[in-house]
Amino acid sequence: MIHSTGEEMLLAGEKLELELKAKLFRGFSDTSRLSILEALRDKPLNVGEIVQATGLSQSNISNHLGCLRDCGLVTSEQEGRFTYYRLTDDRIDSLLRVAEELLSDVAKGVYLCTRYEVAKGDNDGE
Amino acid sequence: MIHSTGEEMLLAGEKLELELKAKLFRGFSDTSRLSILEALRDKPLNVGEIVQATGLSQSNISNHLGCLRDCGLVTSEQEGRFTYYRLTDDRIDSLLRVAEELLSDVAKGVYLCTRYEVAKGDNDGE
DNA sequence: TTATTATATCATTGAGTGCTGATGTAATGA
DNA sequence: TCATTACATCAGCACTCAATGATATAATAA
Repeated sequence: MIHSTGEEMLLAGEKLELELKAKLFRGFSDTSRLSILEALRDKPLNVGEIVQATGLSQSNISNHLGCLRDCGLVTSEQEGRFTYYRLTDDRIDSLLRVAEELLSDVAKGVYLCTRYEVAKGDNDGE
Repeated sequence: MIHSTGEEMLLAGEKLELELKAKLFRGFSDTSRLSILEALRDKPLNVGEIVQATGLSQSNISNHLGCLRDCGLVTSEQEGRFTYYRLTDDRIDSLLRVAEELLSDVAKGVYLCTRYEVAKGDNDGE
């Protein structure tokens, strides 16, 4: 069987959507980006405030913010010499909420998963 | 200001939850794993059927399935010499659905985001 | 038993990517 | 003007991790 029905092969559009979806999730799959998004759930913040909230370095945050902005997850707005960032869409909050619900049940499995270690962040050291 | 109020520092539990959440999203952030999860949305499949559905190699799929199982996103069940995999929770489907909705609006941004290229999968070649 | 099918595991390799430190730039204040 | 603040950008390093190919295991068939 070399080609069979073709039913199971992905169409070009489906493949593209798959890649977009993976890229979207990748925005949430890093502790630094995730902590930025979490910080912005409450209210818009400027970069300095995000530094305060996360404990990450300024350049690191700027890099991640650039990615999150490119990916359409956050938008920026100049105010004097401050740049305020906010989540672009309420469904980002929804996504995080569903993830939290899911996590509350499969947390044990995720906790035990050692195949892909999460990068050890410096989020509580100073 | 060296320590300030402490209000903005993450508690240990919050940090752990952050890492778990990032790890959860990481399960969805790879095109191979995502296509496996997508294939399982309809119905349980054995490994051979997943190979058919995704076009990925057997060892690659087995590796990803091991990760997804460890992370609690899929469960396996032996039937003779076949191993059937299924999604563990309906909220995985919900998460994918919310992501699709979100994507339909921010797709342009995600598409243009070139900071983190998604791994080019061999999903339509043979 | 031996052969075959179905799946899992492992080492290796190569590409991706997060973090830092330095520098650039733009806005405000003195 | 010069200094300072707020943020962005970039190069380089170190680490992670996805994919492959080979091998191992387990179940069935002959």
